[in-house]
Amino acid sequence: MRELSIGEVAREAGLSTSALRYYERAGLLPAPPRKSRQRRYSEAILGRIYLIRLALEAGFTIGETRLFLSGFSEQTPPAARWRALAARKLEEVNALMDRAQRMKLLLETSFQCRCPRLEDCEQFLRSAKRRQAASC
Amino acid sequence: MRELSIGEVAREAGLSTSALRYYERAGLLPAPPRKSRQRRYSEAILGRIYLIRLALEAGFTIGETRLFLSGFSEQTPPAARWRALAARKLEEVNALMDRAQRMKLLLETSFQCRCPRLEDCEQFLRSAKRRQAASC
DNA sequence: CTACGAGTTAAAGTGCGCTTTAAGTCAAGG
DNA sequence: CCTTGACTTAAAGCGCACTTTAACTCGTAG
Repeated sequence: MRELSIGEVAREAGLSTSALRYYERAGLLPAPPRKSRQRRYSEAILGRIYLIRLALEAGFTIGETRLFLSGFSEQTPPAARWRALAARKLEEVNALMDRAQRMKLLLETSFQCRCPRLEDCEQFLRSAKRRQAASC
Repeated sequence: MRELSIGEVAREAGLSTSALRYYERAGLLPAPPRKSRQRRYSEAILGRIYLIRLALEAGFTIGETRLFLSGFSEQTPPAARWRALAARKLEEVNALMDRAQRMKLLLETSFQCRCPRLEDCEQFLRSAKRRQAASC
């Protein structure tokens, strides 16, 4: 397997080198072996980075992503913690989708509004409140 | 109409007084008249605050929310800018929903995975990639 | 030998949406 | 008169996910 420098990994993964070092410090990436102080990665690291980006872009924090990864690289106790996190996070993601939905509605309804001040637009406030009630 | 102190407004709106002052500095709230240096709001401010929270909770930044509000309290030029913002923001919100969807899938698929390392789970990576392709 | 480019570190900086702090102002009540 | 409590300000602090900076260590090419 080809050995990659941090710059090569960064290029392939579409990240900056500083982000990779940051992930390492944060415990998301293993500290790879060095050749005269410089990190040498195996190509396998790209899979892990892909997973990290997937989690981060999906809205996980660094700490949650660490747990997410550890939930699968260790055996029993992390898996349980991971399940707890996943369940909690699933609720969060539902809230996020509600929010996005509300925002969409906000945008679309306001597009139709011709009132001088939106806060006086009955139609708008009605639909905003309807949505909010549904999500609370 | 009843006059409200900043503390009363905060209580009614469910915000902190510091947040209200912050909104004022940020141009989201008008600077209200003072009675011996202290802000006196009319109840009408609550409608505006409701609108601000709606926008912020929906994911608008402070600057976007300012534009959102000004798009309706002024006449012609802000409305046009607001429409541009709204269109752009609608794309963002679609991306957000995709992200939330991916995250949901991430959580649900990983629940089923029994692999020691998730990054080696073919099934997981396949479904993650399928989703990603759909959104990119 | 020198210069270059890529890598290294610890520490400080960034932007956002607030919060906290420190030091002061003011009206009402005892 | 003095205290209490709600308000005022400017400025600093916070958490997150990084980025930037400054000073350095290498291996390689000319």
